[in-house]
Amino acid sequence: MARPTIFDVAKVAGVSIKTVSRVVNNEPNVRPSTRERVENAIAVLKYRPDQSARSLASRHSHLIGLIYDDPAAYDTPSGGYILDLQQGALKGCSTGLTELLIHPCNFRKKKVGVELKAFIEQTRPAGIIVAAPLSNMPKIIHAIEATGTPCVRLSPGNDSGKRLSVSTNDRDVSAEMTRYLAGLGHKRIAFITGDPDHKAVANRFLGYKDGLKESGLEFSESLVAAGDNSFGSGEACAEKLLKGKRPPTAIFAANDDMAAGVLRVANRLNIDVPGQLSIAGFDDIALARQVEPALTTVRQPLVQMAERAALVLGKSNANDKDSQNAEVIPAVIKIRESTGPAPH
Amino acid sequence: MARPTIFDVAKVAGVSIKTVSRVVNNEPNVRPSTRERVENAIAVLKYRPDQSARSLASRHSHLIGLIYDDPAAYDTPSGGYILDLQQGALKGCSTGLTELLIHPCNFRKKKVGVELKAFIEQTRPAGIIVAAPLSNMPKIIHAIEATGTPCVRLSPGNDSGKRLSVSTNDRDVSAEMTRYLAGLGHKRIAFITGDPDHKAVANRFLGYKDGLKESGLEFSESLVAAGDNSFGSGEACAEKLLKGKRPPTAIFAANDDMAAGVLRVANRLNIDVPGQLSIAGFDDIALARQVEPALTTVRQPLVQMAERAALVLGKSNANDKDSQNAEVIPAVIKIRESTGPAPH
DNA sequence: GTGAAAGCGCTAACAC
DNA sequence: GTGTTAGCGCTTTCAC
Repeated sequence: MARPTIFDVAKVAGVSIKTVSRVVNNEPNVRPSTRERVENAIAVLKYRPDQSARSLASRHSHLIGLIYDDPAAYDTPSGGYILDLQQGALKGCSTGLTELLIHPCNFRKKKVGVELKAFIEQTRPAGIIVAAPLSNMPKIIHAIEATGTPCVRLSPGNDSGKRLSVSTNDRDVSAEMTRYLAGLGHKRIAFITGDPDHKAVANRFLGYKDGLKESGLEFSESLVAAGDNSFGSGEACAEKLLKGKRPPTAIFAANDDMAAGVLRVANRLNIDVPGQLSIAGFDDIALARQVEPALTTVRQPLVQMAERAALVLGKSNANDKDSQNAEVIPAVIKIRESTGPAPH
Repeated sequence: MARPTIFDVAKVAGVSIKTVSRVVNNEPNVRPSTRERVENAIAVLKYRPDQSARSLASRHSHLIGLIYDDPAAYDTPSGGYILDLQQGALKGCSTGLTELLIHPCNFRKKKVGVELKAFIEQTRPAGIIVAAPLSNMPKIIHAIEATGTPCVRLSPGNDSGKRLSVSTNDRDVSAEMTRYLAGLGHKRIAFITGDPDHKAVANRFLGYKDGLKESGLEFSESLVAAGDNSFGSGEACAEKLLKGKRPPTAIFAANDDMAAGVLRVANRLNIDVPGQLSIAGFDDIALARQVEPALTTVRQPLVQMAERAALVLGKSNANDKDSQNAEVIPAVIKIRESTGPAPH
């Protein structure tokens, strides 16, 4: 009646517990016929290895920790980012037979490092996925590395050599978006920068500059406004940009929440979108499709990125050299209704 | 250099490991002076109990599993519900020294039960929090109960006696909202029902009927439309309701996503809100504050509900009789801009 | 290919 | 109040 253990399986299959262990862990050196006997016994007894025992003996669990900036610490605009992150990680976990532990953390606190270490040392996860912008913060990364736990960084902003990471081509695709806008005839293309703590987002600004240059357009500080990734900051920047003496005919925001803020302001100001003003965002969160007109944006492959990360960590050889260190999954431009030809 | 174990602490403190264990677990029968010595040793060595070892010996982990309907299985509108759920559970966990495992599951699948059992048996969580609508599905609840793991249901819809649950007063507060609308002079108040699988949501419909009766208004089938909790279904129901021969002057939707859908349709149809049409929702997700005009809605205390659940499970005595079985945390009406006096 | 024995770091049951 | 002794169910190491 009690839950079957590895001993019960061994007895039924007529082998030693070590052989059962080999079968369960897909290790080599088991004769196919033996393997089959063991698998039958497992099926008959409905045996499931106890993860606690496994973790204790092997010194790491089958848990993967997902760490991201705590939305409760500030005013969370849409949450789409986090949900995508989780969805991807969950997908990777289910393929890899691991479970997902979520651990938002507030990097603004002094003790984050200590708190993070406590989390990792107590749960001993098989690996950690760190989302941006935490992925580009030394104090976070160092705290994780101090525990010796494998870690994959998402969009760390710069490919610092040997650490594992999964990113998208923020800079290139931002340049592409800018060229697309220029191709529509826009001469005055503004940019709203995002959270300065977020390096990958900063790369989008660099891409914007690249795109301008490639399109033969001059960069001008007067066409740049500093946001912080929030809807509200998008509104504020839009007001500033649109009420200037020579307003832009297109605004490219470093993320969708801010782009949605711009749209809201345009509506309030009775500016036709995309007739008088084109608006482009970045991320393709659910909100981008819910506003009207739907936002032209860059589809960031966040779900796939997180999935890859979980998959890499799920393999026990996450520390090995075999896997590529810094993976890049390209983003794609989604043209919807908020962009159009420049007005005369 | 290796991580300190309970033996190291015992040696430094000059006591047995059992005493260290007592201190760590806040058990009684330790002299204050001894306790202090042990605590010092713990601090000096930076000792942290290994949860795997604890779990193995005590037969349950310090993990809490949060189970909810998989948003990836259908078109997720806002995600606000899930984020609130997680935020509350996380809050309860941090107080109780447990960590949160998330496990969305798709109840539409035949094998959910088996899959759920596998999840629980492998991770041996200290407790499970089941969100609605899974919390009112027998096959889900039975699968969990079969594992013997303590479980708190969120908004199960009916207080089925002895099981642990945390709910809100869906029915009463819906009646209150209906009375509020009637008090504004509305005679034709329509209702959009939600996901039929979701019992707590069904209670809102009952509350609507109660409110009608209490306000001396006649219930009419022609003023009811069947949605499924999604934004899109809200739009469809609104079209149906608004394009009828005698359209309502107020629409009360069983959740905010549908209410937002109604608002979208009203905008498209150039119907002034709240001048010509009042709209009320339920849940108070972030979206309710982001749309324009901001939605009058019912603030469901989801964060607190999930927090309570995690707290109850975090205490080892979750199975004891001492704690109240079915807790109710009342919801509150939030009047914003989408409701107003009935037109003539 | 397979197995025996020795832990992993803790809690539980009971002795003192 | 405190300590002793067995496990919990696995993986590891190493022998065969």
